[in-house]
Amino acid sequence: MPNWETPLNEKNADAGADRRSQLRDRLIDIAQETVAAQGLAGLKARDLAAAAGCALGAIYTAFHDLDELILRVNARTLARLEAALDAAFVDAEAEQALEAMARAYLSFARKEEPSWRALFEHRLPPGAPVPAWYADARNRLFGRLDAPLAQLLPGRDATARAALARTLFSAVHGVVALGLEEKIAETPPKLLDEQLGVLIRLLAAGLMMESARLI
Amino acid sequence: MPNWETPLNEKNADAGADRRSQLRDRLIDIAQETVAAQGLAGLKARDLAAAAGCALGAIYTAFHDLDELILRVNARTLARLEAALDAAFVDAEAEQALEAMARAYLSFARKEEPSWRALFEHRLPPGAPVPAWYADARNRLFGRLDAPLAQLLPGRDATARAALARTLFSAVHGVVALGLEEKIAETPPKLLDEQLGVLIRLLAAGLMMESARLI
DNA sequence: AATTCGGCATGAACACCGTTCATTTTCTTG
DNA sequence: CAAGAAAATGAACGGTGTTCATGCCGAATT
Repeated sequence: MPNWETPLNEKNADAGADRRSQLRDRLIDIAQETVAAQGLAGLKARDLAAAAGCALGAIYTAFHDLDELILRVNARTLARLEAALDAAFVDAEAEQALEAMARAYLSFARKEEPSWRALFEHRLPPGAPVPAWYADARNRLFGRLDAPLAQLLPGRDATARAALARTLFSAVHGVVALGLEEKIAETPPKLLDEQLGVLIRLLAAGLMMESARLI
Repeated sequence: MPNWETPLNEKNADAGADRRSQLRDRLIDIAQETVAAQGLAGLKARDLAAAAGCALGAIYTAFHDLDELILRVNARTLARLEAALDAAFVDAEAEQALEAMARAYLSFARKEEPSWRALFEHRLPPGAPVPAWYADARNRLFGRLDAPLAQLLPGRDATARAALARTLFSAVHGVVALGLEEKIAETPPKLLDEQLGVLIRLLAAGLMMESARLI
């Protein structure tokens, strides 16, 4: 039954681990597509096994939990989000770079809304610690804001910049998250674009003032 | 069996509707306590029925869904949040009023974290429209910011102020939400307090500039 | 006052979920 | 080639929200 693409010339030592890692990747691929199309709630163990052509129990030989699988899917979403932010990064004025990244964040959230929502909807069971590799991926996001902030506030040290980056990112996220919530007759796209512009303008003005104060 | 506090002198016409509304209130009370203690995930139909001393099916004579019950619980949380914001409202300088309300929001989220989280964690099934009474309660929240904004930006009309209020609220919400997420070794309370202060200072500075530009 | 009747509370049953584990199958190894 | 180890399998388990045939109770009628 598990006749999928038998690796003919693979009689090497640990073929089992290889097949397992193949299964892992395949499951992550399918789960990613499912989440992208139907959101976190659409991810069911039985459907996943059927789509992967493996047994239900096989999922649990590749992952300890569905939670672990979801974290892997979310890690890929984070990577795509990072790439989108990097692509939007313009090396020009700091304020323009910040605005470009904010708009890229909104654009990504719109284009991949179910996957993006999954980043924040998913909660692991109480008491379970967030894996370090996932927390790292999350924190890497904020780092994207560091360069523009360093340009705007040369006097600040790295830790202060990191905190500020987190704050600005959170503020933008809040506007995007509440703006995209219940899009039925709530915050039409154009208005949300404007709101984001207003936020950036206000924050940038505040940053300018801050920078002037410190010089 | 349903011997709970039989209303002796109530031989009025429609005693059935009265009993049903009593049950409704009781279920909301208990659900509210459960959500406050254990979060949305801790709300189970069977436990709820047991705690209310009614049959499992009785829940569905009082509410169509558990979703409907959750919306009622969330509406009460929104009311408490409104009260907390009103209590923090100081009639002094607009900037101080905005900061006081932002801090009140953070304080409420900390003090009633599971209930507050439930406001944003809960999603009703796709296609189900948000009841008008709930959307109203949500939008009333933003209205709390209108008075300070009117003071800061006298030139703006009401709809522009409403949009701005929503934006500012969303930004504060974002900082609070991401700040309280995974509090394990992440954003210690003092740092979060500072972050919120920074956000308010930046936004207020931007608003001052905006106001100066329009005069 | 006895009897019928309508409507509502009841909780066993249903459909579905994530997860487990005895069993079977497969592969490696002596 | 046989014997053993390792891994995949899917029926079964415990849990979820929701339903619905049943029986009960109270009100209306004769």
